[in-house]
Amino acid sequence: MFFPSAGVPESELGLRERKRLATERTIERAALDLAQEHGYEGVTVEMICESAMVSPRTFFNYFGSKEGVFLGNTPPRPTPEMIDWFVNERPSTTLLDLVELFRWMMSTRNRTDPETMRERRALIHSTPDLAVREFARMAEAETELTALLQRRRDAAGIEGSDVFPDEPRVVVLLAFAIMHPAMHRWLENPDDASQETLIADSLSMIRRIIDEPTHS
Amino acid sequence: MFFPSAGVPESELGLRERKRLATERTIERAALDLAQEHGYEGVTVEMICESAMVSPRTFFNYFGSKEGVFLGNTPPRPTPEMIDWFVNERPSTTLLDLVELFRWMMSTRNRTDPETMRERRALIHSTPDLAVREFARMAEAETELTALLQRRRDAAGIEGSDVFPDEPRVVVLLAFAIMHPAMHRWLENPDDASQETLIADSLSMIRRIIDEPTHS
DNA sequence: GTTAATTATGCAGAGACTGCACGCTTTGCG
DNA sequence: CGCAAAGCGTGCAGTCTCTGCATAATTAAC
Repeated sequence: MFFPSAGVPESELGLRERKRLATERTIERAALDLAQEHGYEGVTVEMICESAMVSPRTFFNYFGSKEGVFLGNTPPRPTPEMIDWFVNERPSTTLLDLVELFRWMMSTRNRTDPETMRERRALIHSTPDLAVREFARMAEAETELTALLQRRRDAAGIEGSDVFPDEPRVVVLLAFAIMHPAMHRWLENPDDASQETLIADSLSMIRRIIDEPTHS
Repeated sequence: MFFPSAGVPESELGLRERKRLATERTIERAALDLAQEHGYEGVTVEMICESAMVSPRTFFNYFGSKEGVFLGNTPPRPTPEMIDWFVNERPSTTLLDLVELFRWMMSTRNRTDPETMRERRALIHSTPDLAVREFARMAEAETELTALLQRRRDAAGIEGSDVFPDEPRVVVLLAFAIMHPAMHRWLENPDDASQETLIADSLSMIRRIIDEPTHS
């Protein structure tokens, strides 16, 4: 299974697009630098704009909110073809497919360079306010995937749908639980092991936890 | 296992406390009514205050933020005794204890009457902005519980701590996945079955999903 | 009844964010 | 090249959430 990772090379972009990318990155850098110095709360949009030499209005045109510049632009939504593939072409064995889809949505985030990404993650995780927002984004993705699973289930005409009406959501939560340690370790040590291995480890760990003896 | 469910009966409260509760409820009602009419975005704090006949400053003294009045006050944190009990007195079998603790934190929310609670839930779920915040609260609870588990593990001196450094978080995610369908069904139909049964059902469903054949 | 703690309120102001209008740059096309 | 259309950057005015501070009123405690 292969999902494409991104679009047009930057070199063959129009002048307009290139300028846009440049100011976007300038603003991001200014924001990140200032936040590392003063903390998230200690930075105002005005400060960022002064440092990046753009007007506040322009800032909001680019990022929509103060948090936006720190969280990065929203991860790509699954394409219609992928949705179709996922809903119609697969057997009803859901969990690992979902993990796969999830992984794609998380990894193809954006075209920011790795160093900036790392700084950003550090900032987010050390700022409760931002961490909460990051989580909210995860929740959005979660909701979206839940809807997708529901559609697949409807398409396949699974029998017990009325007995376990919220099975899709649980599957998503589980997929998330599986992804979490794998992604975590992978971010810390990209060459440590293949993602497949990490996921397999994670899965066996979860099996062990679930099968733990249940002391009355 | 038994956790106390609430505090002092309202009748034997000082005048000051009773007044405070009264205005709190007045503001809540005003907010809820206005939001049902105009939607969350369509309501300003000023409108709520006018309707409840308090000053905006008082509103923020009570709820701290506009969302606060719609989400309800934060669920009670676990008491120090409970934390101690959880960290030190229990064997290392974690999952079901955690579910129990989780259930307590969710159920003892507040002393608002059920009808208001229902309206509030409806509003939250039909307002993306509020739904996100609700999720954020869950995330906070999750973080807190993760830290608790970590402490328990340190106290017990579990061996494989460095092999599975983020097992605590995964356990919390799993507990959450277990709680989710149970809580959902329980909110819809409180007398349908005991919470224990619901949780057992949920657990078996999760086992089934995890043990699903993994096609290639 | 006097003193101390709580509470309600007004006020001033910071800071995030939006709609609108205007001028400049890039683009596409003949 | 020249010209029109589209897109972009900007200033401005204004709304709204939220905070610190000072002050007056209320309740509690002795």
